[in-house]
Amino acid sequence: MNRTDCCLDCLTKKTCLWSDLRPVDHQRVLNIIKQHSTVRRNRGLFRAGESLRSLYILRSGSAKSWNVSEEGEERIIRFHFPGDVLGLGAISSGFYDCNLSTLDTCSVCELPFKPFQRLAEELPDLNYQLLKLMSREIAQEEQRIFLRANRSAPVRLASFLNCLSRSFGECGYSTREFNLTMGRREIANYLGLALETVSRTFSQFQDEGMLQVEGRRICVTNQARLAQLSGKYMGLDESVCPSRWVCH
Amino acid sequence: MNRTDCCLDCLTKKTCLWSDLRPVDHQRVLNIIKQHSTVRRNRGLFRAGESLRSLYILRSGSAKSWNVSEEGEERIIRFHFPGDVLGLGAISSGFYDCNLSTLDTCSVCELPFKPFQRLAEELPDLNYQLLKLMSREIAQEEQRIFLRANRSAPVRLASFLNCLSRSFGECGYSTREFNLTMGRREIANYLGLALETVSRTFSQFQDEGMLQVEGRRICVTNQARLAQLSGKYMGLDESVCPSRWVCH
DNA sequence: CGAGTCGTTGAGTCTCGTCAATAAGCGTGG
DNA sequence: CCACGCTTATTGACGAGACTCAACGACTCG
Repeated sequence: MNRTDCCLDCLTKKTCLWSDLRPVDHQRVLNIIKQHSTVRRNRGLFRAGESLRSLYILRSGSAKSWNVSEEGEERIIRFHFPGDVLGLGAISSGFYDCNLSTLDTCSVCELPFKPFQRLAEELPDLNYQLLKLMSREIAQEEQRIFLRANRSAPVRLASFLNCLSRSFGECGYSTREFNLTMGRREIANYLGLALETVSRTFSQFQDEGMLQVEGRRICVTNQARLAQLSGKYMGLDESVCPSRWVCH
Repeated sequence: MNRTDCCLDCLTKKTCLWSDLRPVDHQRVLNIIKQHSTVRRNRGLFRAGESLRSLYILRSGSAKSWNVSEEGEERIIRFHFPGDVLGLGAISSGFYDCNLSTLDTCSVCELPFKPFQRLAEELPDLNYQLLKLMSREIAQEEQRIFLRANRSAPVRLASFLNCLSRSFGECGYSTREFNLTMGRREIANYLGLALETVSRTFSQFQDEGMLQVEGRRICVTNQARLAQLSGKYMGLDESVCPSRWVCH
C-alpha cells in the first residue's frame, strides 16, 4: 500500500487536508507524512501532558479521547472515526490535552507537526484546510452538547446512535447495521449516564421495535423513529429570532 | 479611544492575536480592523446560517452562543468573556453555526474574515496565533463537558461558578465577588438542569455558607470548598495509564 | 399602576442511579 | 479440551435526587 492511499482514504470523508493542492505541492505533503501504521485495539497514540509531536489522521478504525478526573475516573471527551484528525487540542499549549486510545484496530497517518506547520505556512490552501478542520471541530461541539445536556436517557442514547449511524455512513458503511466498537460502560461515560441505564434503554428500544440489539451488534429497524427521538438541531427560526434583532 | 486599545484589552487575557507581531505588521492588522463598536444588551452579532463576514473579538462584556432545537427551544452552547474570539465555528462551512447574542453591554472588534485571512497567510506568526486560539477552543470542550455530563446538580453548578470565577479573574476582576450576567433560566439551560433546581442549589450553597447570593450578585465565602466541590481535571496519572501502553 | 419577567420555595411524581444477582463471552493455562 | 477467572451485559428492587406544577414576592418597564 503506498502513501497516496492515505489521502484516498481520507477522501471518503468530507475533507482531506491536501486534496485540493496542486500535484507538486501534494507530493510535498506526502513527503513529510511518516509511513502510516496499524495500531492494535486498546493502545494509546498519545497521553495528556506529553509534548506535541504529531497530529494523526485516523484512516480506519475508531478511537476515544479521554481524560482522568480528580477521583481517578476516566472521562470520555470524544469518539473518533475515519477521517478525523487527532491531536488538534495540543496546538495551543504545545502539549496534548487528552489521552487518545484506540477502540479497535486502527490505521493512522502520522503528521509531524513542526514540518507540517512550516509547509502549511508556505501553502495557503493547506493552511486553510487546517483552519477549516479545526473550525469544524468547534462547530461540532454543539452536537455533542445535545448528547449530554438533555436530561432524558432515551433521547441521549438515540442521539448518540444517530450520530454514530451518520459517521458509519460517511465512512461508506451501512447506517442501519453496525457494530459498536465501544462498550456499555464507555457509552454511559460519554453520555453521562449509568451503564445500567444505557443497558436498560437499549432493551427498551428493542422492545419498542426500534432496534435489534445483540451485545454490540446493532440493527436499526425503525430509522425514522430513531431520528425523531434524537431531536436534531435545525437552522434559525425567524419567529424566535427576528432579523432586526441582529445588528451589523 | 484609539484602535490600539483593542489590542491592549485583549492582552488582559492570555492571548492576543497580534501581540507578538513586529510593529510594522502590527499596524497592518490594525488597518483591517473595523472600528470597534459598543453593542447593547440582548442584541445579536450574527445568526446561525448567515454567511461568515467577520470574526469578532469580545473586548468587554459577556455573550452567549446558542442554537434552536427542533422543538423551538434555545440551547446555549457557550458563554463568552473578554478576550474570546467569536465566530470560529463558521470557518469550516462559511456560515455561522450558531447565534451569538450579548448578555450585557459589550464592546467588540470586528475582524473582516477575508482580509484577515489573507493577512494571516502573509504573516506566519499571526496565522499561528489563530491556530492556537482555535486549538484552545477545542481543548476547552473537555471542561464544558464536565459541566453537563456530571449527574449531580451541586457539582455542575459549583464547576460552573468556578469557571466563571476564573474567567473574571483573567479579566482582572475579583474572583470572589461578581455579578452574573446570565439569568437562572440561562444557567439551567447551559448546565442541563431545571431552573428551579439551579435556584434551589444556589440557596443550598448559601445555607452551607459557601456563597452569599443576592439575585445575580454572588460572593464566594468559601473558595476552597467551591473548588473542592467542582472536582477539576488533573493531569494524567501514571497508575491509570502506564507509559508502555503508548506506542510511538 | 398593571403587566410581565425573574427568582424563590413547596409538594408530589418519576426518572435514573445504586446495589446486587445472574448469565454470557473471552482469554489463559492446565 | 475444559476449567477457571475476569470482564461485560442484562435485569430487578429500592431510594435519592431532580423535574413538573404551582403559588408567591420582588423588580422592571411601559
